Amino acid sequence: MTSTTSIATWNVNSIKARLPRAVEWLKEFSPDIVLLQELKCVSEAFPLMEIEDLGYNVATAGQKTYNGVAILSKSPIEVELTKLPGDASDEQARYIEAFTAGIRVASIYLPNGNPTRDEDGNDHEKFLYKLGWMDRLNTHVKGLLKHDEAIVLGGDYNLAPADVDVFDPKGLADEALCRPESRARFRTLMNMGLTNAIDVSLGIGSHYSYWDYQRGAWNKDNGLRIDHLLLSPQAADRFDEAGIDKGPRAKEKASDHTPVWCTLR
DNA sequence: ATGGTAGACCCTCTA
Repeated sequence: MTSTTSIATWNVNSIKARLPRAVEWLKEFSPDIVLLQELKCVSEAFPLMEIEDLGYNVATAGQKTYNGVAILSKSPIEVELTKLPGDASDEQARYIEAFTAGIRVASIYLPNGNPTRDEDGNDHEKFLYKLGWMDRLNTHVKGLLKHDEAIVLGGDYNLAPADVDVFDPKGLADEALCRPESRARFRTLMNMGLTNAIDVSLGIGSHYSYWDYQRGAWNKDNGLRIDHLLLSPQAADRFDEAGIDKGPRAKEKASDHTPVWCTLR
């Protein structure tokens, strides 16, 4: 019987390629709930036995080659949604929502959105897809918050909320992760009354969760904060602490993201 | 120096 529930989010960049890293981290940290992104495999190919052997129930929304999200929990999982509402034609596996351990959780893999411009200098379709997806997320979350329940919306938001969250704000100003149109939509989401767990525990600072594989970004600490755990008011009332576990990023065969976690009383 | 790395997978796309 534990007095707190620990929840982590981690973009693993292929669950199959990352399985040894994921298993060792789950054994060491043993979060009660884990939100995974970028499985890069169909649900049938998820390494179910290896994860279940660690004491987790598993719910997945997979896709071949790209995207794919999952929820792991030591408690039973009741899946609510396996895609974000608002566009029936959207085939990308970027959202799964469930009840577990008395909490509504979602694992979110928000579209990257780059490149932002096409060859004519107009908004690229990938950027417009990101903005549309964020609008859909905001609409959905607005409805969720009417339930007055503990909700944790975690994942790779592909969004750096402010310049302090980016190692080179000027150089990356035109990235979809930093563009004002993206940040405005994220602010709309936060202004619904959500709490960013890392803001509360670590305050304003360069608390990165992602470092590019290229140009020695990890060794130079050229990172971005784009992975977030957002809490509804009822979850924030139970907030205990949060952190970023940089350990997995330093290892061989690492994901380019590292886990972000929080605990609720 | 217009680069570089990683993963899936069939060769180029996504990040």
